[in-house]
Amino acid sequence: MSEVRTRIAPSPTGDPHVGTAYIALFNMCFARQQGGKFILRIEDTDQARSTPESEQEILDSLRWLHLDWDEGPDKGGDFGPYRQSERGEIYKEHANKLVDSGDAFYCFCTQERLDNLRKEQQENKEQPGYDGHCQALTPEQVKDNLDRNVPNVIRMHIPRRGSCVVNDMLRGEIEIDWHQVDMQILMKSDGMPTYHLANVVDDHLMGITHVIRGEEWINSAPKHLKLYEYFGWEPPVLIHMPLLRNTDKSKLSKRKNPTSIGYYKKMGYLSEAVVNFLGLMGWSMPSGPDEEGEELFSVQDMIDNFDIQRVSLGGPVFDTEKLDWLNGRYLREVLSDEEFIQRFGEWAFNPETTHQIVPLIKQRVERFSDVAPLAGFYFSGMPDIKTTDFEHKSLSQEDSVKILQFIAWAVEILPEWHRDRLEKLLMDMADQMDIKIRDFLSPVFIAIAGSSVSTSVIDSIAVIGKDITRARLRHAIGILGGVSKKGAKKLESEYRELDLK
RNA sequence: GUCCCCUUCGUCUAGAGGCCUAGGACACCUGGUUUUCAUCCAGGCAACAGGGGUUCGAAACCCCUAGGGGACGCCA
Repeated sequence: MSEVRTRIAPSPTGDPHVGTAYIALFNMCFARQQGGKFILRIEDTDQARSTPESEQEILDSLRWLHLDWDEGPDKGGDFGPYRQSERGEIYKEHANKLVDSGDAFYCFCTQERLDNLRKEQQENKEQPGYDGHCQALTPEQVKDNLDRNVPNVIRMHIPRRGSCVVNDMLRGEIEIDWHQVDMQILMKSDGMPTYHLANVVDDHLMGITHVIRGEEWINSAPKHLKLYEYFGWEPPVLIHMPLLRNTDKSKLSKRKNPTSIGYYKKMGYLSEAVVNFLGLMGWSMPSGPDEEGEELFSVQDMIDNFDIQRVSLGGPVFDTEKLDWLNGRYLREVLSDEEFIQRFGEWAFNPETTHQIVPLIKQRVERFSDVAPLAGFYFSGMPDIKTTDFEHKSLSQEDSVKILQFIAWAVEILPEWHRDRLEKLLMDMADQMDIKIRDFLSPVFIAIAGSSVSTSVIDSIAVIGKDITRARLRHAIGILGGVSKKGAKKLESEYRELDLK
């Protein structure tokens, strides 16, 4: 059999996610253990949501974790380009091939018609899906529409009867009825392919032999297998990993958990510990005859002992308590004093943040000994705060929660993380909530700096960054008793009333 | 709602029909070491979702039920 090739295919539409790193780790271990190659491909076919910044951050994060790839947009390879937005012609060509062979068809249905159709189907409790309307079009009608530049998409044909057997290396045979599968859009009206087409075409063209991905893809596997069949290609081996979970067992989400890799870096975790912890999710070192498998292991150890069959299928809860313990072991058992000094220095005193912090504290100190108390919160985890710290002459506890929650939401969609942008946002918000900025910022000081005596809170937010800001706001809201489900609804509608720019 | 996946201590997991009186780790509790604390060491608490089969024998294999999760987009 030819060389094993696996890939990680992140979509640059947000913060680098630990789930991406998780899947990357298993792809990398499998490839390395098999003596194969591990490829990075950027799936940026969603033009509305993909950003170059996000791509950069994802690459940086994966690099930080040493999940190194052999081919990718940054280092090239024989199967490029490795960014889907640069492969437009390839997809077009392949989609056309399917149209010509009769395995796909043009669809001219409007968004409105599809929305109504879906609504109707849901009301009638039918399986939502395309009704095949445009399949009935004659070649002449299609040509006519095309000539008149009617907006269109290309959809794949799906058998109406029978079922598809998906063979998963870990789960065995999974049978899914074809009538559960929609006539998937392959090419969007903007000329870009959907995930399903791009993924299949690229995996084939890039020689991917094993697709290791999240469990959420099981249900669309029939579409993918059908595409391989239409093209006359041999499908890769499919392996669906369990999904990382929140404490309540739902799919890991940033609303309930810090999911950004950047958060763990900024909180002062070692990349080795983070990767090690990820390796403990659904996998374990084999035990010897008289000893249990060691839980502290390097990526190389993991590769040396890797066996994909050892993956357990129950969705692991991403509970960082064990990560804390593991990180502590790395710090005190694995790192020498010299290494500790170096690694700590790199973390705390990198020129970028130091240059931002010094001007803020310089004007407020009289001795160097004043620096640590004043700047400590920049480097700390969550501030040690109590409900009473938020007591304020004109703000109730509910007001404080509201302010913090609104900021948390607003900050989420901020296009750029810059002090002036933040300032404008907070000023705007205070103004619209009809609260004096001075009062408005009071709970923010406590949440971010742990004290009302501190450097400018807006500058502080700018320095500590989105990940830590988000975490501290969440932490403070938690201290204040949190937001109930009902309360959240009310807050959300109030929040939507605000006109924030 | 329909389909699919999953199910061992609170959490991460070991377990490939007899080695299971179910093992380890985190967390928690107790004790020891330490001027304190942390570390470290010793000990403790704590689970096979339920019910039916198959078998001499089931945590493991099969079926049903329940619970959890996921998917049902011109998102990936």
